Amino acid sequence: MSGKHTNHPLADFKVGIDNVIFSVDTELNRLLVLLVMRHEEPFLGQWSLPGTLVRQGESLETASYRVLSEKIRVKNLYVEQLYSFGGPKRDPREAEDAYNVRYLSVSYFALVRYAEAELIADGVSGIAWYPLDHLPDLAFDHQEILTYGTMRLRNKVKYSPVAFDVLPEMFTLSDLYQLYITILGEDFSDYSNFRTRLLKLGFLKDTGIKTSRGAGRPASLYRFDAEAFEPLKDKPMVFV
Amino acid sequence: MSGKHTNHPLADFKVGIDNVIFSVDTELNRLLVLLVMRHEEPFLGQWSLPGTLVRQGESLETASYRVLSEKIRVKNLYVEQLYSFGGPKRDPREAEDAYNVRYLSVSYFALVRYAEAELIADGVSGIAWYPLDHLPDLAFDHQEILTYGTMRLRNKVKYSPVAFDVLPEMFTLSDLYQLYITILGEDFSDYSNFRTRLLKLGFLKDTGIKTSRGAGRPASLYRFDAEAFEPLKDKPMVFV
DNA sequence: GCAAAAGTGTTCCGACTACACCCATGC
DNA sequence: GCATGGGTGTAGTCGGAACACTTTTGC
Repeated sequence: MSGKHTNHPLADFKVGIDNVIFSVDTELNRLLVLLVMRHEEPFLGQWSLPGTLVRQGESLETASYRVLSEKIRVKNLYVEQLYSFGGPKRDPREAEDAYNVRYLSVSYFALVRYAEAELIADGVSGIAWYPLDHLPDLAFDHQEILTYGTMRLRNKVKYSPVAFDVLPEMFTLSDLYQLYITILGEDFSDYSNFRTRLLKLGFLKDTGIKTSRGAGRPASLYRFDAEAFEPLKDKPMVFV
Repeated sequence: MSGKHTNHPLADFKVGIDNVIFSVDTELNRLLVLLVMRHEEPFLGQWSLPGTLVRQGESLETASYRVLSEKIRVKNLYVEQLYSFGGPKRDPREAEDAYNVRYLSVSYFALVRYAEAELIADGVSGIAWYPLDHLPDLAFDHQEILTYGTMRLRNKVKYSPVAFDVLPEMFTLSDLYQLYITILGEDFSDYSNFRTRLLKLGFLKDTGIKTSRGAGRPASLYRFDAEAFEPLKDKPMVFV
């Protein structure tokens, strides 16, 4: 950001943040993203990622958290910055705006637990979990942002224990297996090898509690043991 | 980026881009980053990452490329977006500025070949490669950005063939090995295993040309074969 | 010849694959 | 009983780690 004195005028920006908030419905094995209905122009009445414009004195992270907490109440939460989209013409307000202001969006990637995430319905506002394979048309370039977020999710899930931020606190090993299938698609390790590998890593604690879902032998509920994971944190690790 | 009508005033931004441009001196086995001397306030006379403010109608990528091409002439080039830093108080101009403008920096990560990169000395302007382990004080929060870039470099180098964007077009296998050592530190695979693994992957072509550097048996020069790598592109791969 | 650097080969062992098989439940 | 899903075991194979050894140069 040096910037020589030139006669090229600088662009003026408003900065927005957009959250790509993922969750998983363990019952139906569906990957979900949180969308909100827009109540103003542009794109009035269209679905979009929950976002906001950054206020004076507010950091990007704070802004991201502000929208998120306006929309849902969560107990656990994983957040990281995703990508910045800032090309000209990405927001129709640019054209309308007399001052020729640009709009840059810093996107954030978040994971929450479906069962624990309580949507805040503040009156009329549309807000809903949408399965990734049945999305409506999205406002702005939010489809692109979402695509980028999905890529990140698929990558993260392979090498870091983020799966446990979307699963309920206690889960069966087939819940975990199904989760990987819903995120990554059918073809990776078979169940019994997946199972053995994950257990050998040593950070899944068997609670002893059994759960029965219809027919079949009841499954043990496991819990992610953060302390046991701690020493492995920086080691490369493959969950797939 | 929805944004209800509130009485919270929005922040106005200038957007800058900052490039973290890495290279490697194969002779001396040093990891280098490109720095430029600032010729204006703030931080006049201090070293900083080469950056600029985004102009009207200009995309982020274009701005990033603009500064880069003002500073060096390169043949090859690897670029990707790194991270966005946009908190309040990260730029002293904020305080001085009557309009209370914020400065957000989108950083870009780039790799170039040292031998082929020709620095453009436009008169007085200080510009230099600095070894990562002998850095001067940097302007703004550029130290933080650089640290983030270094992290990215270390990660990328393990899983993607970016090493060949910093090495000369033809290189010996110990050049490659040394490169990994300078980037990652001493302790990974031993040379002979590293060698066998890399060759087995099949995208390193022996040119047949031998090169002798002082004592010892002359080494074969290899070349990265992009076509042979193509089919492996999306497969997970470990270079360490 | 000797040191230095490049390059090859070999042995060992752990991990991953692909199964076959056993267990506990609902109906 | 049998279907259904959970859970265990094993034999074969592949690949990495460690290290000994050979080759070709400079001096």
